Amino acid sequence: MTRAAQAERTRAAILTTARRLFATHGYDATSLHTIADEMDVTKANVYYYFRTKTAILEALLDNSVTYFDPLLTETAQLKGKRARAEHLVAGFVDQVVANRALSPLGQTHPSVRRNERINAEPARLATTAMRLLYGDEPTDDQRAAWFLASDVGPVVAGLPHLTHDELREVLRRLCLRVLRV
Amino acid sequence: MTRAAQAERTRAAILTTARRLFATHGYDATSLHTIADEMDVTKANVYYYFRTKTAILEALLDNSVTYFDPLLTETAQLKGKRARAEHLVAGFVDQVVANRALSPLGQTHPSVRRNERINAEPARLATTAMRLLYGDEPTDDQRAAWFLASDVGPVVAGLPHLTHDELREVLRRLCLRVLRV
DNA sequence: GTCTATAAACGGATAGAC
DNA sequence: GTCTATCCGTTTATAGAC
Repeated sequence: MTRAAQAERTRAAILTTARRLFATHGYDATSLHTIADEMDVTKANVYYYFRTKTAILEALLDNSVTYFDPLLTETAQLKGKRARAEHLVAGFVDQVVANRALSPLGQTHPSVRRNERINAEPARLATTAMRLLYGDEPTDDQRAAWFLASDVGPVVAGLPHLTHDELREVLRRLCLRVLRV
Repeated sequence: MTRAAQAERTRAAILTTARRLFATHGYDATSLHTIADEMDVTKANVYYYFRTKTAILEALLDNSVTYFDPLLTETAQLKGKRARAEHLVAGFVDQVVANRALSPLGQTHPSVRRNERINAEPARLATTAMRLLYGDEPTDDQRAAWFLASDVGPVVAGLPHLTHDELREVLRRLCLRVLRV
């Protein structure tokens, strides 16, 4: 394996491992030592790829943004609130299920919320999504519905026995019911 | 003031302050030094009342259990799933709104979930509540609805501009809609 | 009941060898 | 690209004076 390929491998492994541990134990309760140990490298090696712990979190959120941006663009091209809700929910749920064992790192997480810079992009995406579903001036009930539906982590955690397909269907029905106020 | 009264005062202040800071910054990101500073005492004094940081978290969760236990008992005496859902939601939402600035410390929180002993009681309450609403064998959709509705923290955080009364009404409507599957 | 002082361990981060 | 060794601030927790 070339050195460049090895580098890409390690970098990706750090992100995967970090994401899993952040989701399980929380960002603050996960030390770089733990991340490194889990993938059988040293802490110093992790620092070779990410200058700070925060940088790892930022990289993870960038991945989310990269996924949701095109989804929102597609959704905007559909006509009718019903069709938009269905497309948006389907895309959202697919990503949640795909990262099931990892669980999503939502805007809710204190580690995300307290960093202005990290928080900016996800907040922008949330605003855009609400516009698509509810127009320029969502009611408080609509905004509440959005905040609830975008945080399905506890639901995923509560239903570990479902297959991926079952979970996907449950989440789709649930989110659509919540969002169509 | 007697010494006993002073003790009760300080103990209560620790819990109030800790709860606020845990909710804002997360359990792990809140140090005992910060808690102590916020209430103008020393860290050592906090340790006089609670042997460990975990003990503070346990005490906070005990408070929640103490609140929800009678609520579930009342609910069980009502006939009809609709009436039960309304009573349960009303009581739940009242507690959420009353602790609004503090925000609820749900089972979701990693700090709670990772401690088997801490986690046991809230999990029991959840099971009881689901039985009351959905009978002995809830469907996956029903269980999913419960998990989502019991974690309204993000909704509270997202609607800071509402008055208490407004927030209460929004949450009641939202939870009822989610739970009545 | 509250304080000062300190122990002991941990966490993020860097220097420099290989 | 990965490692060993180390620095330094912070954190949990305790000992002992008042």
